[in-house]
Formats: sequence, structure tokens, C-alpha cells
Amino acid sequence: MVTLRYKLEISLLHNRGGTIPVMQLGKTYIPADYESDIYDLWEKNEAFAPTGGGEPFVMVMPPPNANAPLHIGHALNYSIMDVLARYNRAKGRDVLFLPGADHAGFETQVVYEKHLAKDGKSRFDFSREELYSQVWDFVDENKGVFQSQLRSFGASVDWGRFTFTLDPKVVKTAYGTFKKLWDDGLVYRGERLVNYCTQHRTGFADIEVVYEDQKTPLYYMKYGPFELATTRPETKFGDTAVAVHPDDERYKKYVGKTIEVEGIEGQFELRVVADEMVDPEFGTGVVKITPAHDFNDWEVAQRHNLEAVRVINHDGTLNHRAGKFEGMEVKEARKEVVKALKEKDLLVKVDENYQNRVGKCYKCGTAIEPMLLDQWFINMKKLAEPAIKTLKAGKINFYPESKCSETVRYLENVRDWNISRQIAWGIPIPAFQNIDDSDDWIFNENVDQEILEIDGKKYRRDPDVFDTWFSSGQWPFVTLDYPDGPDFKSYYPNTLMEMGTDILYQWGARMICLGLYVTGEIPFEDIYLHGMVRSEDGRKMSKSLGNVISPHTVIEEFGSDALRMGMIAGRSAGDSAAFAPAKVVAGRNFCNKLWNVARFIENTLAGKEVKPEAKAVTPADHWMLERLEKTSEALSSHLENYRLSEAYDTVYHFVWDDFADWYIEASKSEVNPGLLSFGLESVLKMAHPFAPFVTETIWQTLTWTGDSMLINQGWPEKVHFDSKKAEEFSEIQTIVAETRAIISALKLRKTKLFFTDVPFLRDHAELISGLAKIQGVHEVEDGKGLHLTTTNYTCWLDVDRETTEHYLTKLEKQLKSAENAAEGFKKRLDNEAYVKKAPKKLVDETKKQLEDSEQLIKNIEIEIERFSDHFA
RNA sequence: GGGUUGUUAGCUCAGCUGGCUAGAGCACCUCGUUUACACCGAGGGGGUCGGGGGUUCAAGUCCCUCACAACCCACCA
Repeated sequence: MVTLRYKLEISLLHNRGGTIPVMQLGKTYIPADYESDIYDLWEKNEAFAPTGGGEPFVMVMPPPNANAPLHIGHALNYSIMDVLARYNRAKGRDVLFLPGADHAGFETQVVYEKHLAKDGKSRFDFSREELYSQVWDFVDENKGVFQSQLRSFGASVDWGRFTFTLDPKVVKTAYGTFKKLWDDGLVYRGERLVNYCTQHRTGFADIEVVYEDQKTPLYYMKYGPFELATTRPETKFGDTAVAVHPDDERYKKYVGKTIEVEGIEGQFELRVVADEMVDPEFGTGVVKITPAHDFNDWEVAQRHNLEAVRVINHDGTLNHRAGKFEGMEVKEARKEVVKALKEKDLLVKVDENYQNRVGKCYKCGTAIEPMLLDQWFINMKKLAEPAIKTLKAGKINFYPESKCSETVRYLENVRDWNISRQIAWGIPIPAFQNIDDSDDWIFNENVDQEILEIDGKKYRRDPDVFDTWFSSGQWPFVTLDYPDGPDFKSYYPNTLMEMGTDILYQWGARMICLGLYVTGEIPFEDIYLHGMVRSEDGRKMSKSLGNVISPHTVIEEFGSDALRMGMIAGRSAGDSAAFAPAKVVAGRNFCNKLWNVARFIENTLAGKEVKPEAKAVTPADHWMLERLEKTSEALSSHLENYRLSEAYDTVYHFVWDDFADWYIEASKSEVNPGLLSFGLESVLKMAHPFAPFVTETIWQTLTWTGDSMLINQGWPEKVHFDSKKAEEFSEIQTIVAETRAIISALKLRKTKLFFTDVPFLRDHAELISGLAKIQGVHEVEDGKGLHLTTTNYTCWLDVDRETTEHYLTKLEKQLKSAENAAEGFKKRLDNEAYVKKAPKKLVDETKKQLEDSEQLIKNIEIEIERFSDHFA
């Protein structure tokens, strides 16, 4: 057992010259003084590992990029998860919160390429093997950064189960899945049109392409007997047909014919086909068909059996088909081709204002080239079927719910998934191609071999790697040692997956598909989606806009707990909201409030023998226990429904308003040491999921908690109290509140409250006078003054008439609002339908409210009358 | 073109299955140094819940419609 008490003691004793006892905490909580020690305390005592007892609560962390620092979105992600982990741990569930990191293939390689570029090098200077081992070292060097950040967030993850997506067990399972897909005929290799970035020289899945609206000149050119419009004149060397709409009368006579076209490079012949794809209204109603470089054209080509002719090389230059334009990059070639068309008088006009959507590489913004490539594709229709069924049956709970049908819609229209990537950093695809027979592919896991010899045949390894999402799509079970590990048996399916809405399709949907396919079970029961954390100005945070807020900076200034609460406060599932510094400040202040609550209690109890127990004596005691019980219940209900923001709000106001502003204030008049310490413990337990560091720090300073840690203290036990007694304190609050309001409105000083023969007031005189900050509550024979109206006890403030008159306006205002309220209640009760149809409980409540407000009106009226003669 | 979400106090946002006189944080105004806390305490101002219609005893909450905004999906050369 490592205990921190010693450390705290040392630092405090040091500050105070060695004479002050340990509970003398500084006035202000300074997070940086304690956070890392507290995290060490938890980690060294293995407080994060599952206990093995209780119903499992399993969350596998969305793995961040191993080489990149965490951003504010991660802070939100992991804060939400950690609140739930800590809450469920306290509730006695067997919590597994499993951390990991993603090799993030393409992302990471891009970062490494930038690194190389600094030395004037490029990835193409190295073999894929060399590059792989370099990136490995690079990532290895950087991965400490995000791990220490995760610790600074206070994430209570089980480090012993940390998983990296290139760990052997992940690779093994990924290969197993690939083999299964292969055997089931769900993965196929084929020459398809693939989204390709000529800058990074790799293909992408459809989903990874970002589209941008932009102005692209639309060129109208002469094309044999036609005039047609195109945005891509440079691909004309790959044209293998011209298409028109089947019903287009203008061109009917050409359909099926071969036409002669006079081009820049001389004459050539093309077929004219009729296809529904053509919109007769667009341009001239004639489209040139370039199957090798356009998705639409590719489909037309399939339907009409047209040849696909490649014109663009992988590096983005034109090939020999382009004649004198060979070697030019697409952009340049376009200019030159247009120029040549002009010279030959083939260009009719240019529409400069044409708007279209252009696919871009999400990393470098280079225009995506549809490229004809041999790649591995997963038949997603087949994988999606069971997923759609499962989702429609409501087997997975979505938060927010609307994302479920969105996912179904996505899966219903899903296209096959290209999983080949032409990069080095990733899991090598375990497939080998027969050198002599390009159609002969075999599955083999010996990827460290470039050439295999089997039965006298030579096979060459596919040089490509898997799309990162192929392995991370299996995250919920690869992390649990699928298929035979004990973790898989105990902790699958996961309870909750928490992730950003932005990757719902490329990650969430695929996890569901692959989870069902591989394990036959849903990967997780619940999925909670958080929105983006936008910048304060409401825009997206991005390096280029310079509006990125680093979690590190926030933690340094306000503390980890403050960041966490700032992220969670007022944020609902699925919605993107701006980062709100004010909420972080509020969180920081809340920590300080907790700190000072503890300071007060520790000072009050100093020197006493403390035995925390929920034993109520005074009305305030009963009232506090009632509030505690209600808060605990509300908190549980909110957290079990993943309403983090409301849960936080609940505990925040219990601590601040109920416990600090009322109960502690009341304790200054009458102390119940056992209950005060019990209250503090309960407050710490309930606040702990939201503010783990400050609550644990305080726990470590308590003299009576021994060597224990708050993190595994469990939830406050159920308490008993007397509602009637609690109600008495509410009455005291009412008296105090009105007294304070009058004092403030009339700017009174040194006021006294008088009463005649009211035992209740006699009993609580000291408490009331303490809470209301008045000079005393006294019993008198009789006297005059300003009567309180909100309480049924007769009492009055010692105020002279002159001063009181100013209060009349206020009273009249109150009368009006009370009358309005009463009228509302009356109207409701006069409504037969309401009395009949609304729940009885509600009707009774309304009756009581009406009574109360009528009493209030009477009181105010009496009070007004008492002074009206003065005005007359 | 299709879909989703949003429009609530000056700002950033909560408000779960319709049910107390609509909330929070920050900001604002007045008072206050009461030995836990000025990262504080007390009191207070501020919203006809985007517009319009409907269902209901009852609507910020459900339905329809309009306006505006954001995001996602889709094969417009």
C-alpha cells in the first residue's frame, strides 16, 4: 500500500514550519500540487483493474493515434468514459476500462513523411520494409506523450491491458478475420475504380474522401458531330465512347453508331451509346465516357461493355496515351489541352461559373483521381445485412437515438470496402500472388517472406497493407483476446462504446458489422456518441485557423478536474458545442468549493474523535440526509441513462447549495460531528466521478480514513431520516430567506426577529439568527414590526414604520404574483377535465399549492392592511 | 436531390417518458470583509422557449407548416 498522506504532510508541514496539523489545508486548492501524486497513488495500488466481482461494465477506449498528442476532443471522450468508469466502480460493478493506441496507418505515415521532408527525403527513397521499421521507432519514441496525457486526464484505465493495434494478438485476429472473409467469399480482389491520392500514392475507401464545392470551368468542345461539355478535357485520351440519353430526340440517330472525331492528336473513332445516366438538360446532353478515370463513366462502361483506357499514372502525370502531353501533371495538362483545343478551333466556349463537387484527399487536399487499381474489397452488403437487422431490432442502444436510424440508412446504401492501402505503415495483407498466374492468389500469414514457394509454384506477397479501420473495426474483441482468452469470455460484448459522431460510419458501423460477423454477437450494448468540441467562435478547431485549445494548457491553468467538468457541463449526446472557458472556470471553482468544505469540516472536527455515521439529531440533519438521498438517487438515474451533464448539475448544486450554503452554515450553530463527517464522505463519493483528483486529495487528508483510497470506497449507503423533521428545516429556510430578503430590500442593519409564545421559534432561535445573520430571535410579550408572510408562524422583524413603508411596494408586487399563481391553480382545479383526467397525485399537489398561495395572499394582505392606515 | 440536428436569458448551453410560477454557468445590478472559501456570501434584474397552425385538461416538450443555421449522405459530365 502506497499512501500519499505522508507526502501531503511533508509538503504542508514544510510550508507551515512543522507545527500545524495535517488538516490545515491551504486556502485555495492548487491542482498541480497534487494531481500527479494522486494518479500515482491509484496506479501503484492497481485501483483501475477490474475487481472480478459484480456485473461487468466494460468500455474499450477508442484508441488515439499512438504518435500524436491528444486534443480537446479526446478530453471530452475520455472524461465521459472515466466518469462512467468511476461511478460504476463505486456502484460495485466489475469495471473494465481498457486503454489502447492505434497505429493509424495512413495518418501516421503522413506525419512521418513530413518528418522526412525536413531532411529533404521522401518515403519513396526507402523500401516499404525500411520505412516500416523507421516509423515503428518514430511511433515508439512518441507514444509516451499521449500516455502521460491520458494520466493527466485522470483516466482510470487498466494499463495492464493496454493494447496497440500492431500487437501480435491484433494482427493474428485481423488475419483470422481476413481468412474467414476469404473462405466465405466475402473478400475479393478486383480491378476497380478506386479513390486515389496521387500525392500520397495510395487508394482510399469511398468514405474517406472529402468533397468540396468549387468553381470548375466547364469546357464546351467540338467532338465529332457533337458539342459536349466537360470539366476534364485532359482525360479525353482515355475516352472510349460518347453517351446520350436514350430518349433524346436530338441524338437518337447516332446511338449505336461509330463516329469520327477530329481531336488534337488527329482523328479517331468512338461508339455512341445511350444511357439513362445522361441528363439531357445538362450541357449539351452529350457526355464523353472515360471509364478509367470517372466513377459514372466506369458504370456506363460496365453496362455497355466498353474498354477502360488509363491515361493518368499513379504519380498524377499523363501517360503515353496523351501523346505530346505525356509526363505533364493533370493540372498543367488541362491548361495545355485547352490551349491546343483553342488552336485547333475545337473549343466552343467556357463556362467559368460552373460549380461542382470535387473529391479531395482529406489529408493534403489533392484532388482525388479515380484510378483503376487491383485491390482487396470486402463485400459490405453481406456484412451489413445482419447489422441492419440487429439495429432495427433495437439490440444496440444509441445515444442519441437518432443515430441508430442514420446508421441503418448508411448500411442500407453501403458500398464495398476497399481495404488495400499502398503504404508501408500497417498490417501487411497476408495474400500472395502466383508469379505465373496473376489470378491465382493464396492466403498465407508468412508476411515476412516476400516470395513463397509452394508445390513448385512461386508466389509474391501483396505489398499492400490493410486499411487501419480494418483492424480497429475489430477493436471490441481483439482487445479481449478473442476467441479463447478469459477476458473475451467475461467481458464481451462490451457494455458501452463511447466515440465521436464523426467516425460513426467508418468505425462504429464497421465494428457492428465485423463484430457480428466474427463473434456472432453485438460488439457493445450501448453506443454513446459525442459531438465535436468546436472552438469558442463556434468554428471547427483547426491548426490552420489557429483556434486550437490544448487540453494540456487548460489543465495547467485550471486543473484536470476543471477541464473534465468544463467538458461535461451542459453538453448533450451527439451535439457539437463550443468549448466554454466559463464552464471550466465553474469547474475550477467547484473544486475549490469542495476544498473549502473540507477545510471547514476538518477544522471543526479537529481534536475530536471522529466516527462518521448517518445519525440525524437536528432538523438540519434530517433535511441534509433527505437531500443526500434524493441527490444520490437522481445522480444514479442520470448516470445510468448517460445523462452526464444533468448528473454533474445535480451533484454540483447539492454540494454548493444544499451542503455548503445551508448545512454547513447550520453547523455553525449546532454541530453533529458524526453526521458532518459522514456528509463530507458522501459528498466526496458522489463528486468523485466528476472531480476525481480533488476529492481523492481531500480524502487523503482526512484523519479518520486510514490508508484507504476514495476511488474504491463505493457509493454512499442508503440513509434514514425523518421527513417531518426535514420539513421543519425547510420552514426554517423559509423564515431565513424572507428575513434576508427584507433586510436586503430595506437595507436594514442589526435587526431582530420577535415572536410571542411559538415553541418552534424558541427552539431554533439561535439557528435562525445565525443563518439570517440577524442580532437575535427573541420572545417578547408583544410588539410591532414587519410581519413575515411566507411562514405560518407569527413573527416580525423589529422595524419601524417609516422604514417599513418602503417595503409596501415590494409586498404589493409579491401579492400580485401570488394572486396570479393562485388564479392559475384555481383555473386548473375548476377545469373538470383536469381533475378527472390528470393523475390524482398531481391534482392533490395543485390543491395544496392553491391552499398555500391563498394563505400567502392572506398574510400579505394583512400585512399591507396594517400599514395602509399610515398611508391614508 | 435525400437525410439528421438545431433555433430557450447579453454569451455558451441544459430541460429525460407532455404536468409545480422555464433552469445552469458566465456576464450584469445592489449590499456585505459573518475566522471554510472574494475561485466567497446575501439579495436582485433579465426569456410571450424562431414564426404560424393543430392535438390535449395541460406543450419549450407531441403533430403539421414556414423561415433560418449546421452537419451528413448521393453518380451531375
